[in-house]
Amino acid sequence: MRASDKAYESLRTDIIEWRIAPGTVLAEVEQSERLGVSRTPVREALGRLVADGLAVQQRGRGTVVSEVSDDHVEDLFVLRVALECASAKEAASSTHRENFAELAERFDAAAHEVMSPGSREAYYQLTQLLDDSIDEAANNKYLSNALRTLRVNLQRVRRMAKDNPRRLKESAREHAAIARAIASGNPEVASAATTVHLHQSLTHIMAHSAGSERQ
Amino acid sequence: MRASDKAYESLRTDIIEWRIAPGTVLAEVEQSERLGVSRTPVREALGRLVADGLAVQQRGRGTVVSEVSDDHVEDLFVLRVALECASAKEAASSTHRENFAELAERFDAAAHEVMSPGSREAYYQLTQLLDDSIDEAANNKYLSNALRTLRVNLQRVRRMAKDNPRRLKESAREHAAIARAIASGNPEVASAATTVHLHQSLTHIMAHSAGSERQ
DNA sequence: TTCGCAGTTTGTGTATACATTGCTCTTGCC
DNA sequence: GGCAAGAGCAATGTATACACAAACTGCGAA
Repeated sequence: MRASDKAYESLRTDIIEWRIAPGTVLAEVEQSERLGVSRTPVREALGRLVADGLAVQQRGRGTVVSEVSDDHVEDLFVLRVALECASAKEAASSTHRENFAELAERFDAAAHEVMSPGSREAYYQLTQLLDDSIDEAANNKYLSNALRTLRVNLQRVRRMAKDNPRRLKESAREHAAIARAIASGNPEVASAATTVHLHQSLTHIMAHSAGSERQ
Repeated sequence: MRASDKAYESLRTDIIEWRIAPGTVLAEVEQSERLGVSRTPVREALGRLVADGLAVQQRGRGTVVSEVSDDHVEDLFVLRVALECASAKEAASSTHRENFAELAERFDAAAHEVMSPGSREAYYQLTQLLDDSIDEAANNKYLSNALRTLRVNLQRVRRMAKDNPRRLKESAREHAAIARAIASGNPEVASAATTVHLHQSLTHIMAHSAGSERQ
């Protein structure tokens, strides 16, 4: 593994997991010493973080970790709705929709079982499997690329919302609806189901964000 | 101006203007000699080109200029429809819509005058002014960022289509419809008008691409 | 003649030294 | 006492040297 990849992965994870707070200045020499690599790979890593939108370059001060506020979350979800609806539409129009019926059943099952901490992790993997399946069925590298960048930012926001069992069951039902719409080859319904799910998800996040203010 | 910015601008322009053909290998030493800077800024420039999707990194061979085919154009327009419709919706929902009525009138005027080469350039500036106005009214940095990356790729594709006066007049009428919908604060119509315009635009590009094959 | 191995060469990955820019602190003048 | 200008310092920007990996070519053997 290249040193620049190592530095990028390390910094990205630290930012997403909130181990590095927004507003923190990422000095090149400091990070190179901390990560045990020279400045060159660190520079490349910082450049990729800026491209991802996780950091911004300020003249003279270096690169600082970008801020996350409620406004940003709403903006992020506007983009998310646009991209995921388009992706769901494309997937529902494609010919590779074999496994979406099974995915719908698995989400139905998840909606009926109790959510223990262990099964919660399994549920997150299931949602990622659906995302990946939609991505693959949509078969559009530009769309995939935009979604990949978006999801990096989403992971950081997700930490603002505490998922409770009740919300997870709702989420499972919404995901099942999306998978079923794609399986039946109905782009409009797939898009609508995605819109509903993301609206509920945003509402949930904003409610918890308003309740606990800033983390 | 930094040497890395200079290298990036130079390479990006060359790729967009088709002075560097798809498939060309961008060797670091070769480009550093050509551009008169050292390898370090060139490396950074190449990284940004990869992030833009204008080049891809291949293990062992270095970075090569990415290919552009009809399939890619269709994929690009799927993303474009999603992003520009979302942007138009947001703009139509915003409160900063003062200058869209005037923009609509200017597009109406453009649709009625003859398109000389000089006024064609002015027309392109007018379309960019509309894009920028929508961007500003939408006021969403994530959306703006995704659109910025998209438009870099679009500029390269635009070279595949020869705009004729007839198409430009149609385009002007379609743009006027978008501007009017935003001015009247109607998100649904703004989105629909954008969809119509982009569909016509893609149809025009594909017709010319199929007629003249590859450039 | 073809296949395989080894050597050379070219190119990327990393480290470090040097240049330059911007910021801050201090000192002097108003 | 406050403001401005200059000097010093620290951090980024750039260049170059070195290391390593991969690909290509040439030679030899089957």
